[in-house]
Amino acid sequence: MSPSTASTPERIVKAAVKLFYAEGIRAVSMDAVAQKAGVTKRTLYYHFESKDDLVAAYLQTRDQPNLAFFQRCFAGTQGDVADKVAGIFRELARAAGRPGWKGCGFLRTSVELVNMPGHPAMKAARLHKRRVEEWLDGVFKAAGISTPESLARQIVLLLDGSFATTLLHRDPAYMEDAAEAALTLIRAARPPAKAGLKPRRF
Amino acid sequence: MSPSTASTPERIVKAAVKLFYAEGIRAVSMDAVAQKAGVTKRTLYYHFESKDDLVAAYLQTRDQPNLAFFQRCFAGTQGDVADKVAGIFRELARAAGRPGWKGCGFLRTSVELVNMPGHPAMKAARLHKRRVEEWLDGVFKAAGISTPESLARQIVLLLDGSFATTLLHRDPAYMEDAAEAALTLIRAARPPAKAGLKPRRF
DNA sequence: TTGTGTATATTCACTGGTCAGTATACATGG
DNA sequence: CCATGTATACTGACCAGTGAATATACACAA
Repeated sequence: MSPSTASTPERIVKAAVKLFYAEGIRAVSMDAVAQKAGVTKRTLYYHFESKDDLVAAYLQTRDQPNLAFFQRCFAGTQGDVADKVAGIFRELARAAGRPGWKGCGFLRTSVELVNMPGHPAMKAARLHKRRVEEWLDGVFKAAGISTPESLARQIVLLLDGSFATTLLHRDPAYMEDAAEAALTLIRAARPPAKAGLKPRRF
Repeated sequence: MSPSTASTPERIVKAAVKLFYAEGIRAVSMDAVAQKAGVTKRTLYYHFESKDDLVAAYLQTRDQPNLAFFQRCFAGTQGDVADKVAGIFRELARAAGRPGWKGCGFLRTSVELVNMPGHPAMKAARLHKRRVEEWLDGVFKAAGISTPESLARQIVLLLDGSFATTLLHRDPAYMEDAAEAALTLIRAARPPAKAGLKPRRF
């Protein structure tokens, strides 16, 4: 775990993750990555075929941790499914207030590579978003909601929208609106439940 | 209106709009803009101080037409406010299916300039989104909805989310989910209306 | 009418810098 | 001696912005 034990490729990817997320793909040169990783550019090119390759590695590295973050927010919030999903947006609002926050790296990368739909990083971005959507779908299915796929897509729209809008205005308040919207949408999608006294807590 | 009568600055901005929207800011060189406008680069720099200047002009040019597009979709759809707003997403879905569609130029530009919050193009992007939000706010106020500002922000989130998600997956189906979500959110925000027989048509 | 000045508009050729990627050589361990 | 890995120094392309000169147009004086 200590930096000295990390292998060279690991250190390179770590440097790439930090720089690409903080400044964007095109804004970061391979020289900059090499320097941040404490390696020569030649060494970098020994371990990664091209910049595109490294960009793909950047997103692939972030896929699991980002999904895990959502899941942690969900699990860590009290209440029913709606509250728990709203909790994701509330945590996102907190994160968006912190200095280094720059929105969603997957979305931002996909914008920079918009004319390269076959780029491995684009595929990684689509895969990540689909994984989030599928996780939400599972959550809603488990909660007995009648239209889980559609609801999952609606929540994904709110997620991506709050990333984009919050990044533009640099105002986490939009995340709170997204939380409210999520609550409304999920409550509206309640199952034709056997009208219990209270919505079941999940 | 014929190309020959357009002034040189007009032709330059038109070329910039096409190229910047189609390929992004950083991907388009000033040489490319000059060539597309049928002008020397030196002429281009005679009329625009810098690339940043031209990028700002690009977004300022698109502000009014884009808003007008939303308003046209709204006005052109039958039904109550909810239906009319949903009509925007339906029209957007049609547009997203067309070949040259590349999402929202304001959002994409703001992503490319994420580390230059004071950039004039960033200001133009924020202004545009705020104008859309304020227009929606007015629409909801006029419809007697009780929480117009909050609802307007929620719809903006769905708009930006559907731009981002549809661009990533290149699948206009997400726009339809956004339309559904908008319907749900607006209907849920109904006024504590004096329970008329039918929701008033606006 | 003609000449001259001045502001606008345009051109060609160039600079200084950046960047992705490479040629070549050197080291080190099995 | 060969595979793996690292370093120095380079190439070729691109790109934002510029220098210097030129063309056009109109104003106004002789």
